[in-house]
Amino acid sequence: MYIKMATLANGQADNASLSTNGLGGSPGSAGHMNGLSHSPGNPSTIPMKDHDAIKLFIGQIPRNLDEKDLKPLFEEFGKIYELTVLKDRFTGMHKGCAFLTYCERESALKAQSALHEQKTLPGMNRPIQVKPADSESRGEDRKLFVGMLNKQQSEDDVRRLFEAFGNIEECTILRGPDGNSKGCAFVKYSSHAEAQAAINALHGSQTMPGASSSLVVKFADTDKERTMRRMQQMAGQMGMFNPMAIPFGAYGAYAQALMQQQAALMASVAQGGYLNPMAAFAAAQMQQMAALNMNGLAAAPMTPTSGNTPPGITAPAVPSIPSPIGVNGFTGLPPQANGQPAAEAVFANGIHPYPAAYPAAYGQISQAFPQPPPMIPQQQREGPEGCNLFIYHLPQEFGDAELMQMFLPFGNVISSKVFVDRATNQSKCFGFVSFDNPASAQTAIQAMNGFQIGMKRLKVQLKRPKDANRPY
DNA sequence: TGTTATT
Repeated sequence: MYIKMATLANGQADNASLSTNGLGGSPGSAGHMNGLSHSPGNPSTIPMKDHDAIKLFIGQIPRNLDEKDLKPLFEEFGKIYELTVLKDRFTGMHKGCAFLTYCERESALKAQSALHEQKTLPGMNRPIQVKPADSESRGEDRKLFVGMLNKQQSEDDVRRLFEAFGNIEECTILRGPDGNSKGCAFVKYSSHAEAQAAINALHGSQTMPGASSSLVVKFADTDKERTMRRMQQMAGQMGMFNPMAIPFGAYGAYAQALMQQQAALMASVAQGGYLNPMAAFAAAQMQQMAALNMNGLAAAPMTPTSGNTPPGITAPAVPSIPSPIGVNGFTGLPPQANGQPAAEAVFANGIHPYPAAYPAAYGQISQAFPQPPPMIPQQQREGPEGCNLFIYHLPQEFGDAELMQMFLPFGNVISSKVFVDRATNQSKCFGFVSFDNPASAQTAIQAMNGFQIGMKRLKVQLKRPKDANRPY
């Protein structure tokens, strides 16, 4: 349809551009009259555009070209109603693209077919883009996001994969600045039904060579979703991702509520005889401490905040978990900590290492929680070199949160990630923890490497840098 | 040994 219309429009272009100003292309007649019977004799000096005019997006424009430079290039396809180079809102910097509206729909179609991907402007390494602006598509319900592509696959490859399900209006591989595929693409069909058919047939249908999971085919993010995504990324960069790490910040009350909640959970679970992962861990920790005759001081990574605070309880000690978790009758407390008010075990980083250390948690947990701020999912973040740990032989039950809990006592954990098998959702029993400084990482290694949990001993090492290929 | 990426 597009091609046919464009062809017809081409034939009419001279005539049309001379004789009409949009009146011939009124909505009612546009469907079948396009290009065939522009009624002549309605000239106007006021710039007017067709009601069905198309706003075009023009991409890959050299940044040294402004509106007046671009005008001649596009004018040859028809009378221009509006041409605006996109500029950065704050810096005013040329963004390398523009919006262009012709007075007539036909001019836009003609320009698109003549120019889109057809030539490359000086200084650009990719061809010019001329296509209807996203704002024109009205609802992104025909556009698909395609993920888990092979990075070698081209636009044509993707087209071939999708063409059986409908008319593809647009197909774009997402690429980084270097031009390398990001392994995903957008495919836009003429209709929602076509897009849906492609999803039904292709999503999960195959796994591309080199991809870590099967093909993803879904509707592309809406503007709103895209905005949300951006906000999340920003929040992550600003370090707002983890309420536990900022107990005295804006979310202090919420963090504390979380801790109380968790403490309550642990208490009730312990009473029920089932050990949640943290309780199990705590039990194992105590057992180990007993075996090594640690008194909680030797490896203490952090110092008390004040002189009258009891000397550092070694990180993972959990003084006040109610105690069916004791192993072999060992109830848990190093001598120095035994009998001390647990709530005073505040560490240098301001974090109570374990929520169970809050006496307040027992008995008055049911008070209303403050309105929680929206929980922003933690994004994986690598710390600087020397701050990232690789941890192997984690208990099967450990998730990101438990992993973080386990390492929080050694410093500021900026990220924790347990790898999960995508098919089964089972932990692969290894993960990463990142601190914001190397000393915390070293302390954590000293304290936790070889640490026994159940039948296994944790392996805690610096994460292998990306370039180093050899295993340990 | 940081997996999935949204013009």
